[in-house]
Amino acid sequence: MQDVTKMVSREELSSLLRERGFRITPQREKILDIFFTLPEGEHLSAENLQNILRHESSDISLATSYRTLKLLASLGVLRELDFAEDHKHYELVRAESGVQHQHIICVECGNTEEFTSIEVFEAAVEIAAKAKFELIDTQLKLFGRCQRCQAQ
Amino acid sequence: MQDVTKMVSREELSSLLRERGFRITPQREKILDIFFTLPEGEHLSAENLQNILRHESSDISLATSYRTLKLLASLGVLRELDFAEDHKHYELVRAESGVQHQHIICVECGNTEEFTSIEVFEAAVEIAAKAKFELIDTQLKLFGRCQRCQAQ
DNA sequence: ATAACTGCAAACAATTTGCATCCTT
DNA sequence: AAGGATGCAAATTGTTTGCAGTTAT
Repeated sequence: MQDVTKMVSREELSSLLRERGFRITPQREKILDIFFTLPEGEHLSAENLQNILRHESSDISLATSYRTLKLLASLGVLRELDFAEDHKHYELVRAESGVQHQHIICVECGNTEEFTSIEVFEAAVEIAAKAKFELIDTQLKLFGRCQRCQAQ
Repeated sequence: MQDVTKMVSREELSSLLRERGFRITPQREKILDIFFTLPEGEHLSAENLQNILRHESSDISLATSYRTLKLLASLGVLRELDFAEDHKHYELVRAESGVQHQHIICVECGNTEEFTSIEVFEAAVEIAAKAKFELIDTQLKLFGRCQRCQAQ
């Protein structure tokens, strides 16, 4: 099951890359693999990714990680997220549909939870149409204080 | 009209600061003033702010600008926004209500437009309640390609 | 063979911080 | 007077880039 997912995506990746004259390298495959074996909803920063790679003794340079993350994001394979922090996070784009999950973030402890909302997505589609934008991604962030932090 | 708004906010600022043991300094007042005289919906980065200050020959150091922006944001006076860029933007929080305006951003030319959506805000309130979060701010970003960029 | 890709280290840009001095309270 | 605030410059952090050597096509 997981393997099937991976294979499909591997193929997709290959064609996506080839189409635009990019090459398929072990580094790029490895990094994609990591995102595929990640629990749904998890997102990684460049540094998170480096740590995982280090653990698996896959030595990919930080520069290549950054370049690959940017490349995969530009291909629409990864979604680039930024929370209130100082660095970006990336996660796999799973749905074709466009109904991506969104994040609710505790400003105090920094924890995030995910949710999806069809209403928000529908509102987004309508707003984009009105503004004559071709919608690519919808990112909703709710900032607040989680239950634990409210209780101090 | 504009003056009234300013006076109220000045007072609010004073009490907000005093309440928490912060001091009222000319720099802080000046920076708040700039945000008040900004057209609604405009947002400034630290560098934007520096440029405006320089124009008015108010010499406030960059460090103080950063410190003030962070402080005012933590007090809920400013809203901290981050687009896909590498630096943060700040804008005045005008409504008490919580129905803040949102942004639609062109990934190609970087231009942003604003909109408000009650549906999105209502969805946010509901989701936060379900997650038992105390909602502080709702930020929706729509990424897409604007009409001009679609036409190349 | 020929680009594209990688790794390294140096370069950058945005933001933060230590410290001496200054100014609200 | 006392402690927070400022300005300056140095330090950090996250990310990008130039370049020489490597590798996919």
